[in-house]
Amino acid sequence: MNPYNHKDIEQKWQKDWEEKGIYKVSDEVPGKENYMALVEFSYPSGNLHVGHWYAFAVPDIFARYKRMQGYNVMYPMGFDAFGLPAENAAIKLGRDPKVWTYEHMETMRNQLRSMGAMFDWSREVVSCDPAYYKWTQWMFTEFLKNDLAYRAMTKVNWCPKDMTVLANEQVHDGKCERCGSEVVQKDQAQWMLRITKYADALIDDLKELNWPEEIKSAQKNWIGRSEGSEIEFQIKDSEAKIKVFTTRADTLFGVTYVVLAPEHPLVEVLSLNVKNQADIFSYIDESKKKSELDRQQNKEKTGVRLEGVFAINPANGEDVPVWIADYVLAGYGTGAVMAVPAHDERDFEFARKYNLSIKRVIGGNTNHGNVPTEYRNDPSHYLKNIVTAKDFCFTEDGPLMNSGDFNNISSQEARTKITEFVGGKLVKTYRLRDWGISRQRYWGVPIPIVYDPEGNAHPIPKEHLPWLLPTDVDHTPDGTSPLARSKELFERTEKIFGAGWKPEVETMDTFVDSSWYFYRYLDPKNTEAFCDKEKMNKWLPIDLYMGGAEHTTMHVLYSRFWTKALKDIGLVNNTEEFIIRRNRGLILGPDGNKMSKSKGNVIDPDEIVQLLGADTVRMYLAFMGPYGVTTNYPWDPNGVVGVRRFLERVWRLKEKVKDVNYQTKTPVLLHKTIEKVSEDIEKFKFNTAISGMMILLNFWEKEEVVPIYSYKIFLQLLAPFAPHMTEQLWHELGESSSIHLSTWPKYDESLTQDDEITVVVQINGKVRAELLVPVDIEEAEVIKLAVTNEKILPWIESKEIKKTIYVKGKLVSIVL
RNA sequence: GCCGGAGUGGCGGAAUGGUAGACGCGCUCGACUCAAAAUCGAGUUUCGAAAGAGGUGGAGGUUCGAGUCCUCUCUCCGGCACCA
Repeated sequence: MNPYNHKDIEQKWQKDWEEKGIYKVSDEVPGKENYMALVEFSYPSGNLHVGHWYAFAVPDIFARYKRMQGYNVMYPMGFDAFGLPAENAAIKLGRDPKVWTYEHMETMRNQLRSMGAMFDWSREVVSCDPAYYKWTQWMFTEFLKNDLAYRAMTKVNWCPKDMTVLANEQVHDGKCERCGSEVVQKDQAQWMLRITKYADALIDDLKELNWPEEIKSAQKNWIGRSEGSEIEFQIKDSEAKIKVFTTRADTLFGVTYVVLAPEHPLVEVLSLNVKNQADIFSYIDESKKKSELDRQQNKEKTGVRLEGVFAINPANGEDVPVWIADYVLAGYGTGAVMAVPAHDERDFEFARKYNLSIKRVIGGNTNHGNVPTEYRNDPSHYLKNIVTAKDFCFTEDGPLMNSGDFNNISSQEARTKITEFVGGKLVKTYRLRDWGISRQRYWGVPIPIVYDPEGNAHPIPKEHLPWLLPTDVDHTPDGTSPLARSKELFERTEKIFGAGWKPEVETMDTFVDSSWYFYRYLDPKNTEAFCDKEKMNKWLPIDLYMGGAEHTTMHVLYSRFWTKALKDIGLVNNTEEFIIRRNRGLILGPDGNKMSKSKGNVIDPDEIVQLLGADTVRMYLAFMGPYGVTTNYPWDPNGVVGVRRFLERVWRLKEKVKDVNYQTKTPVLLHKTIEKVSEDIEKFKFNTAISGMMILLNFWEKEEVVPIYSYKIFLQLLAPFAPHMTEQLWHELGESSSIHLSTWPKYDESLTQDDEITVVVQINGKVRAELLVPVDIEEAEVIKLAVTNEKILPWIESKEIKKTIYVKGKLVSIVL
C-alpha cells in the first residue's frame, strides 16, 4: 500500500483545482441557488497564524458542505489593508507602508492557498487599492449630500510630547504608554457619520435576523436606548436652569442633590460667585486628565460642591445642593443628573462619601436601583425623612399629598405623570454616539474634501476620484497629519480647484473600509459602480457571516449602519445584509494563554502543515470544540497528532474496500452517520460530526470487508474536512471528476432506526437496571418487564409503587 | 464600573429536562520487537474488595428526574468607541 504522503497529495490537488478552476464562482448557475458564506477579511499583518486558520479553514468546511448540497457557493477572501501597523513600520523601520503592506499580502496569499480552501481569488478585494477606495470616498461624499456626514468638535486623548492622538488603550493611568507624559483631553474637529440617526432601526431590525440572542443583546446594550424624562431644575435666585435626564422620574421626590459633569457649560457660569472657586477649577483640571473609561471604572467617586448654589426641586419646591462630579458624563443625556441616592447605586455611594441626605420613595413598584439591602430594608439607616407612599400619589390633577394609594399605578405611569406635572418632557436617549472617522494618520483613505479659500468644505466630485493618497510624505510624527506635509497633495488641489484651495489632510478610520467590502466581492472589477445592482439581487442578503466576537459591537454595527445609509440613499436593496451571524472564539497557546511571542507559546501553522498536512490542521481545529460559540480552545500538540492518526486509519482502510454488496450492520450505522454529520455541520458542531465519522471508522476496522459503495459515501462526508486526502482516495477508486463536485449523500430514514433499544429503569430517579426491548414495545409491556426485572425486585419489594413514568424509547421511572 | 460570554475527568470536549463523561488526547497493562518507534488489544470520573455512594465552580429552589430550568454568588475570558 502506498503511504499517506500529505505533501505530495496536497500540492498535487491544489494545483489541479487551480488549473481546472473548480472554485471559480459564477453569478448564476442554472438550477442552483446562490449561497454567500462570508468571513471577515484579514488584516495583512505579515504572517498567517493559527487564528487565521481557525477563522478561514473551519468555515471552509461549511462552505464546501453547502456546495456539495447543491448551492452555488461564494466563499470570498480579501484584505483589510489600511491601518496603523503599516504606518508604525514606516515610523520605526523607515519602510514604505504600501510596499510593506503589499509584501505582506503576497506572503499571506501563499499561506492561505496552503489551506486548501475554496476561495475564488479572482474576486479578491483589497481595501487600500485605489480602485476600491475610490468607492469608499464616493460613498462618503454621498453621505455628505444626504446629511449623514458632518463636521464637529470632539474630545480626544492627546499626548503633548509625542504630539499625537492616543487610543484609550494607549493611555495608562492618565499617561501615554509610549513616553509616560500626562495625557490631556483636547478638542479636535472631526468628520462624523450620523449613525445615531439609525439608533432605533439598528435595535428594531434585529428582530428579523437569525442571530444568537447574545449578539443581539450586546448590540442593543451598546446602542443603549433608554426612555426617560428631561426635567428642569431652576437655580435658586437665578434665571439659570439645569436640565437633567432621568429614567426614574418616579423618584423625583427623593432627589437630595443635583450633579453636573465637569464639562457642563453651566459650570462656568455658576462657579463665578461661589466661595470655593479654586477647588472647583482644580477639580475640573484633574478630571480633564482622566479618560472616559477611567471615569466609569471602579474607583472612588469624587466631586466638589458648588458652595452656596441650590437647585429647586420642581416637584416639591425643596432646595437641594449642586455638585460637580466626573461620574456624570458630559456626552450622555444632558450631562446633568438629579441624584436620588436611595434609588441609585452610584448616587448612593457618592452621598455616603460626602454625607449627603438620602431620602427614600416608597411605593409598590418603586425599585431600588441596587442600593444595598440593609439600607433598603431598614429605614433607620436613612439620614433624612422618608417619603412614603402616603405622602404623595397621583390623581388626574397631578400629585396629591397624603392621600390615596401609590401602589395602584405602575412606575412607568408614575414617571409619565410626574414628568407632565413638573413640565418636563418624555425623551429617548442613546448611549450610542455618532461615529468620528477622522484620523491624523497616513495609511488610510484620504477624506475626499477640499477647502475653498474662505475655509468652506467641498466634497471632491466623482470625476476626481479616487483622490489618491500622496507618496511624498514624511512619517515622523509632529502633531500634524502626515498628509499636511505632502507638497504634491497641495499642488494637486490647487491645480484642480484653483489657487488658495486646500486639501483635507486627514484619513478615514479603517472601520469605514470594512463597512462595505462584502458588496465589492460581488463585482470586484466594476469601474462604473461600487457594485452592479443586478449582482446584488443575485447574492444578497448574505446567508452567513462568521467572525470574531471582538467585532460584535463595532465592526458589525458600523456595517449595519452603512447598509441602512446606502439603502436610504437608494444604492442598495436591503436594510440588513447579514441574515445569520455567528461569532467564534480564540485558539490559545498550549499553556491556555493567549498566544504571544513574549510568552513563547505561539504555534506556527506553516510548520505543522509541513509536518502533518493541511487536512490534519483543518480537521483538528474543527475537532477542538463547537464552532460559532465564543469559547476559547487551547492548542494541544498531542491532539493534532490524534487527528492525523484518524486520517491515516481512513487511508489504510482502503485495503479492506471490496466491490461487494455484502454488508453486515453497515447500512444502519452508515445512514446514521450521514444523518449525524449532516445535522452537525448545519449546527456548526464540526467536532461531533467528526466524532460520528470516527465511530463509523472504528466499526469498520473490526470488519473483514468494507463495501466500496459505503466507503465512497464516507469519503464524501469527510471531503469538506479533509479535501485533499479524500480527493486522492476518490480518484484511486476510479472516479475521474472531483469529489468536491459530487453530491452530498442522502440518508434513508428507514435505515437509521435500530430494531432493539435500551430502556433504563430508574427508581426514585436513580438508574437501577437496563432493558433491551423491541423498538415498538408498548408502555404496559415495558413496565411489566421493569417491575419483574431481577435487579429491580429487591428495590420494590414490600414497598408501594406510587407511580410509573414511561418516556418512550428512553426510560421507565418508578416512584416509591 | 458597564455590556456580552464561559465554568463538566489529568486535558479538549459529549449529553431534545431522561443512563453524566460520546469521540479524541494523555496515562496504565498486554501483544508485536533484541530494543525502541509505529501499530494492534484491554482498561481508565472519585471513594470502595464488592454492594453501593458521591460527583458537572459554590449556595439554595422547582421536578418522579437538573450539567440543562429559576434565585443568589464566585472565578475566568472578550468588548468599552483612534488596534483591527
